[in-house]
Amino acid sequence: MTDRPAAASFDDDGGVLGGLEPNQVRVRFPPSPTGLLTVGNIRSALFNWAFARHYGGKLVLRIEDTDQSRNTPEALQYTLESLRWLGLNWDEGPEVGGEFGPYLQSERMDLYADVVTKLLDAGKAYHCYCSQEELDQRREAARTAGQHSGYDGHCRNLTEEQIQAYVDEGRRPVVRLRMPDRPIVFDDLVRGEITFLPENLGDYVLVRANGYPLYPLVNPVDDALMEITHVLRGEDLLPSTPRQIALYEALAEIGIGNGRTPRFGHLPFVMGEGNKKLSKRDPGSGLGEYMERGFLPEGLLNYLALLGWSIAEDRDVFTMDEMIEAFDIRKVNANAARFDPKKCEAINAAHMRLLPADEFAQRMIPFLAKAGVLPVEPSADQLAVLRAAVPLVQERMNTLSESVDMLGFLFVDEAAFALDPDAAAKVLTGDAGAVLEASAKALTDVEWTTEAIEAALREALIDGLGLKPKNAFGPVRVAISGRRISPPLFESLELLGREKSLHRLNQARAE
RNA sequence: CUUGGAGUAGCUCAGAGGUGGAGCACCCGGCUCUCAACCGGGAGGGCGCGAGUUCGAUCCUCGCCUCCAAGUCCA
Repeated sequence: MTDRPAAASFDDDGGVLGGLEPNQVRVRFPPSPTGLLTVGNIRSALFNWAFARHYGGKLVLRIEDTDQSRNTPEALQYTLESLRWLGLNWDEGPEVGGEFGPYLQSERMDLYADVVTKLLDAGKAYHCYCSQEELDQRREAARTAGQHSGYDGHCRNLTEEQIQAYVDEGRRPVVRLRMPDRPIVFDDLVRGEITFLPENLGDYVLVRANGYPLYPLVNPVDDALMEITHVLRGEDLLPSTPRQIALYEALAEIGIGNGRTPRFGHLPFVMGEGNKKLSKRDPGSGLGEYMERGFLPEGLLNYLALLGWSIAEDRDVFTMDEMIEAFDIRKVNANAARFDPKKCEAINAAHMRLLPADEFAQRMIPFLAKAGVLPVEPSADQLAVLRAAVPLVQERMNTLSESVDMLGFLFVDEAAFALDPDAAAKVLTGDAGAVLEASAKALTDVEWTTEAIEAALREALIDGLGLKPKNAFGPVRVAISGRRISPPLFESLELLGREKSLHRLNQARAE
């Protein structure tokens, strides 16, 4: 993971910065460690990261683990590892530190309690004694009457006596924010001006009756305390933005944070199959699958960047450095984006071809090792073969895991070598035996170079047996690689070596 | 139901008031020892629907439809 250059020009920030210096930009990525990172999460992280790097600002990683029942330490660790694998480095947060810590919300409970007390004292928030049943009833009534079903303000202005009566009943109150009685308007960085009318903004709960602080409280409080300047997040949070802005304003009035409301930008949804928001449980949504299949981080990120953004009209393959340079939140499309596995793979394939040969070889090793084709630390000879094979396969693979099928035959023991039954059934038929026999004979004494091998086989099979190239080389390919699809044949033979090649030709004849 | 968001080729995205574009995917051809890569060609939408403004609208206005999200003591 390397730091990217903060190369960018700010000639025209189009008001995105809102008067800040570029390097004052502070954005955050706030995952809750409830499980695997999804491609949707990663897209959000990527856009925040690109935004911060573009301006030379800071990316804060904050862990939203207030709901302990859903968190696990493993999930947190997994989240951090995933971000590292992707190369989305953070400037402040777990394992990195920073002056606005702690960065785990579970370690900030005292702060929240303090804020709530101040909000209550200042009259910005109040206790609500309504029971769940009462709320449900009134909400249902409002809904059937065709009205907004938010909180109706029942406990907004209770008298001392009423409060005492509730307390005497043994009721435990929640804390609600007193929403202002005026429209809340904000200029979304992706969608432009958005207005919410007060009648649709009920006072919402900040703290549960059991004293537990909720997301609508802790998220804005931390953003304020951490002096976040821009909030880029999923569109699903758009409806809650006016409430956060109201909280922000209340915090500013009681002197919490720097008094500055961040700018918001709501990123389009990432949809899965059938136009539904991609959920954690959908196949193809978890990062783990992409890691296992051998996607390159740069390939995955490149594709994810395309979900709502484009670097140029006629271009879709680019590096992260290029993205940083070009990223402009105002150019993010507001339409929901559909995750297309095919295009994701195609973009990844393009990055595969961009890799320097040595690095390509290095990146294949873990996959070959996992499949038992190579040891975790290959020998010098094995490495040499692997490197020599790179030019043969680099253009034929879309993901690193394909290296197992593509190159396995070069490394596997003769005892463990086996023909793909389907390939054998289709290709090793009829006069294949004669082809293999003639091939073995032709290769027995030939100089062991690609050119000489090719010449010898052409002479023996095309000229000698009068076969079409396809029928001549097909059986040889299956015999030595075990598959119908392999790297180029003559190069493969050279890499395999004479001894193994002859052995496999003879073995195949016997079958 | 209420509020908010969105509706341009199969998918992702551009586009500008004046006869709709790219990439991926797809099809065909070339190259070739297979599969790719690469090169060349092709098919595919009239811009959700209906009005209005305009000489002219996919782009402006209004209404509608559809999809998505939010609404809760989840995040």
